[in-house]
Amino acid sequence: MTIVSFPRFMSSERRKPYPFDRFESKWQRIWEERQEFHAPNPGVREFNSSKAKFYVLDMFPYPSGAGLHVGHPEGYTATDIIARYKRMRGFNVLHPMGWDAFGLPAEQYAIKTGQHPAITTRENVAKFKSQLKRIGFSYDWPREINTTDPGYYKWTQWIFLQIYNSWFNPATNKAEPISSYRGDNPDSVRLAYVADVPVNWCPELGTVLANEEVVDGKSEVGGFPVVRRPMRQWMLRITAYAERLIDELAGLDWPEGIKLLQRNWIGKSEGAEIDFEIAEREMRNAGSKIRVFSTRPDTLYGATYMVLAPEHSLIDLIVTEEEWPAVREYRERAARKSDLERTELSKEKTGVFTGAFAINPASEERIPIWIADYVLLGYGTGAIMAVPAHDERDLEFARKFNLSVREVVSPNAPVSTPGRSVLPELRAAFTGEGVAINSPIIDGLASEEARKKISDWLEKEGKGKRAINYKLRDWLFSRQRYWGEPFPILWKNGKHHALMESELPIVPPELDDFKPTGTGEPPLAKARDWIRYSDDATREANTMPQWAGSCWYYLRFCDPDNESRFVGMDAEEYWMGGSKPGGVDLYVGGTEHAVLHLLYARFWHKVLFDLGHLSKPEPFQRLVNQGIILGEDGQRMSKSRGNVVNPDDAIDAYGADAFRCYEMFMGPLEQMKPWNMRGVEGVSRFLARVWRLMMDENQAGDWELSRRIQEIAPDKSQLKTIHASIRKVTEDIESLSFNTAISQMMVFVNAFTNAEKIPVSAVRVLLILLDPFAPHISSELWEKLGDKFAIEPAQITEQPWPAYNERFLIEDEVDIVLQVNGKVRDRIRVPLDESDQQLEKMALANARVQEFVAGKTIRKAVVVRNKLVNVVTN
RNA sequence: GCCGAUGUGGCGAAAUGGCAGACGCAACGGACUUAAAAUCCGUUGGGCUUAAACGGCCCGUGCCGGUUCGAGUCCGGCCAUCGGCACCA
Repeated sequence: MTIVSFPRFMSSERRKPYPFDRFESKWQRIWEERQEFHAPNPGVREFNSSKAKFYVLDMFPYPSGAGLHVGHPEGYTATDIIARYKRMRGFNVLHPMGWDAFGLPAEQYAIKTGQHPAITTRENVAKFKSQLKRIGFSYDWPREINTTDPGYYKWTQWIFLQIYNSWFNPATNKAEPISSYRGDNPDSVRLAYVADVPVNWCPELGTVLANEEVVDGKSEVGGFPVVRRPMRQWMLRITAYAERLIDELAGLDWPEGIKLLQRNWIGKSEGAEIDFEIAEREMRNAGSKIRVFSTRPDTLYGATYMVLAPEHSLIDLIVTEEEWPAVREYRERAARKSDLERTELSKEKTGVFTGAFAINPASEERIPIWIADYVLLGYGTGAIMAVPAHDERDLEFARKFNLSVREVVSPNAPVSTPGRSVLPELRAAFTGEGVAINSPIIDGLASEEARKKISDWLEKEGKGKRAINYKLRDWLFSRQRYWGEPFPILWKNGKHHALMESELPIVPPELDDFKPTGTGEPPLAKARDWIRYSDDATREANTMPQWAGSCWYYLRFCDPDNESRFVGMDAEEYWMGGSKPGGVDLYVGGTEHAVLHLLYARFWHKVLFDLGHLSKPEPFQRLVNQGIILGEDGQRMSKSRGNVVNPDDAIDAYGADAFRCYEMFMGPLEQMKPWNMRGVEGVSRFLARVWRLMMDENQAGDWELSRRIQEIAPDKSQLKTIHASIRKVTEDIESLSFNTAISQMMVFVNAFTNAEKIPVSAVRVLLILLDPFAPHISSELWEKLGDKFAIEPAQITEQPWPAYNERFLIEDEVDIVLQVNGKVRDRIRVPLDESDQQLEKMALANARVQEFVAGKTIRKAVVVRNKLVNVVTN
């Protein structure tokens, strides 16, 4: 038996559904050469001041070595559609891109390979940029910025100096130059200050981290353990803005979920600060009091013991002789615990008695003072009044250590037997609102009233005052790393001083060994010549965190080459202007930055606004979070799962336009959704149908404009398709419902696919509608169309967006649904705007309706004009 | 535990309180082709009825209940999945 083998004609080389490979890079080149998408600034000759501005921004990427993944272009495609659409609608559109290139991953990689992070960064940026260009995004590339560029970070350092040289004036509720501060120690109020604080120290990364960078006791980057350790660090006084950061969310068009996330992160609580005297006479004479914060001052009578955080400074003063050994041991154990251990062990309450007592200012009872790590030094005053009857944690602790429990809030209405105790039956703490009991001053009052009255009483007696507390901590702003912006700060005789603006940028020294020292000393300290500034001054060796550069990049995009100012005033006023509180009109990015970048950037923006450098109090007016794209297996993409989709593969096989359209066609932008390569193919088939609608392949295998395209008027049903599509696509783009916009264009194409003659006006509309989504094929077909049917202007990008006419959407006849008791029984076709009476009559006369109402009494008929008639029987 | 989002065919999804499943994927059938690919046309939620076709009936948007002439959509209660926060006094 002979096996004959034939040459395999259809090899693995897939036939392209349409020749996108012949024109996609061509158009990308044309756009680049023409600087098609460069928006001139006010003051430049080409600037058209008659147009309104639209600033549409992506969260600029961190250029990692892995290159672009399919999640990046999801948001980028959405903003690109908006940018192209807005240009066609006559806006001056600012649509920039840049690189957030300082940060830990590049440095970790550099340490591993020995390659300088600057080189890695340059390579990664080049790769990202070429990948983005392949997708045909209409970025204003002349405005490209890179946070590691000295021309950029010069101004990051300058902004730090503005923050350093200001203080927050509570009287005006805004930042002011430090020179306006009348106190004798300006360093105590600066918005940037140095403090010895317990910080999140990550031994593996050799640096401290912000609270926001620590997830479940581990570093967000790398997942290494983080421990608490007191260190001297630069802090930014973001807490001064806590109130405004909450309040001013109100005017922003952000998803409510993200606003809530920020509000919860800032964590505002209203209550009172209450002072408890220490019971021992000698301590009282020393004037020692324990101050606590409580959101429930109405439960003051129920405070049967107190708890201090293990690190609380008063502990040394109050612990009795016999309790010292136990206290010391407990404190040491607590200090050794990492944050991770502290949360993991949180199930079981622990603590020790100090031997000391305090006086409850309301009941004047002697109550014991304990130490426990369920009280945190970092929140409130680091001490609490424990009300076990009305706080679950306190109750758990009281039960474990057999401390007394007194009920002071009754969930029920006021009872006629005051002072009654239901202690024996108390199972769980009642934490809700109720009525005060066992509390002489406030008995019988509803909790809210009780809070008011007891607060008044405390203030009158000088035993406390109303207070507001925030979970938000000041922002730990220094890092012991090499790859970040150096601080523009000098140290002289143990004091910090700002460098002159004229000395900026402060460029980090060239270092061969940029590894973390592991001791907490920054790597820059190894550059002895650089550190030494003069005989009596040294440079600050810490660097800024990754977030610094991204806190203001959206401002630099307005005026990226300005050498005399961080952003020119005219440029800022124009691009960040408008009638809303926020400057950027649309900001699209992932939800992972909800409490990091988006909070930090708002903070910096407000400082710069207060100091008169900016025209708006908020940076981002409208925020949209794109959903995560999952792997084909429905799981999160990760290297270890091996389900990572590389955009290059999809673009190679189906082209950039299909890739863009698929990213948008998958589902709603904000939704999490799985990738499916078959879906890309489907969208690619749609684009091929568009292609073949207008192009025929001749004998020689070349594509030429189809003879079906003719200068004729569309018929009535075609007009309806055209205008319905204009309306739907327009509305859907405005509401970012790109998936349904594409569906409508598919409907459009399906409707024309088999037409013998196709009006040229119809395909013109289609191409314009399609252009924001699939700009390459639209440009190519528009050009081909222009060869035969010339139109001015010749560029599709210069075409105005089409308008729809309601008139073409109205039909002479409509289908009316006939229901009996809500169930569809028939449909009839009637003239438009038939009267209710007539519709009812026709419904009742209908055979199908009669069949179902036979033998029943007709109660009524609900008529919805041009829609339906529902006949109701009993 | 608390807060938030989401639950609709085999899959991605669509639906101002008014014909559930547009559009696409997959599958199946047909046309074209020597054949295949590509393309074009058609069928495709489940069940019942019918010799078959046409037709018809019933059920169906996580579960239970409510409002309404009418509920995927509004209200109340549950369940599940995902995300965030988590001893925050």
